[in-house]
Amino acid sequence: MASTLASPVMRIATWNVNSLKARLPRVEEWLEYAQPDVLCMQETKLADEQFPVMPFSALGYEVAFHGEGRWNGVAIASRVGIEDVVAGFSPHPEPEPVEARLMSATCGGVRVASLYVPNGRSIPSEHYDRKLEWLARVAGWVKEHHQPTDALVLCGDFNIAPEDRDVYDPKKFVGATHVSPPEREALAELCRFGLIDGFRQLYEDPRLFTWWDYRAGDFHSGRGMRIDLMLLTEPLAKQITWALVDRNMRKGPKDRPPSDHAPLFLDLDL
DNA sequence: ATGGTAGCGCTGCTA
Repeated sequence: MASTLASPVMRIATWNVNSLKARLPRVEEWLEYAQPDVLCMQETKLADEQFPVMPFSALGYEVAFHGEGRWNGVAIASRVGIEDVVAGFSPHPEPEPVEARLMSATCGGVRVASLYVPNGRSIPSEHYDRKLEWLARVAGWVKEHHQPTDALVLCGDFNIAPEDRDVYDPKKFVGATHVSPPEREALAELCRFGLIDGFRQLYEDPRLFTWWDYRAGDFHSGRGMRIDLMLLTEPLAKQITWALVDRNMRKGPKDRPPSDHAPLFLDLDL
């Protein structure tokens, strides 16, 4: 309803909240001061009937959510409308159960997807194989339903560090997931379609991380990875005016604990 | 080399 009076800038954000139930106070706090128009969330860890619609509504956001309960779960909150919501890869039933890792909707004229790529755990493993299969399915889904000239943005926790400058110490990741050539090739496939890493387009520096392990004081020691990405088609990427990882959200007291991911947002001058 | 923490939910799994 705000769309007719909206400023020409659209602020789109992505945040792996690591349980929306546990993180709701921080998400509300962040919406109030960061004022994103669209927020894609991952790892909500909520069944659909548990989703806290009211707190978002009170802040002026409509929500669409796709959860399964204990694990995974993605959602989109928007104050510029949310239409044509699709949970998963297709509006049609899947032949077998599929984890809740993808949903898409049109918000203020932009097709927005919220993705939570499987972690992969280790190499080799069945989990890693499933990660690569899921990424291949994403590429197929992008090509089947979209054109490079569309206004499309994929937001989410990709669980891939695109380059060595996106991890704190490449030597520590030899043979590990998140940096392997097949995973990075899956990202490259999306880029060949015409998607652009919006944050990296603005900032060239290494160590611009979005995730830090909870353990061993990794955040305060600067041991992180840049694995939360926003991939935009060229017409949108050309409109980016600035972008930020809000590391303040990675800090917090025990009674209002942080996610292990910080929110990432960018502004589009549409 | 290992373990370190957090969330869910109650035992161990996932990250």
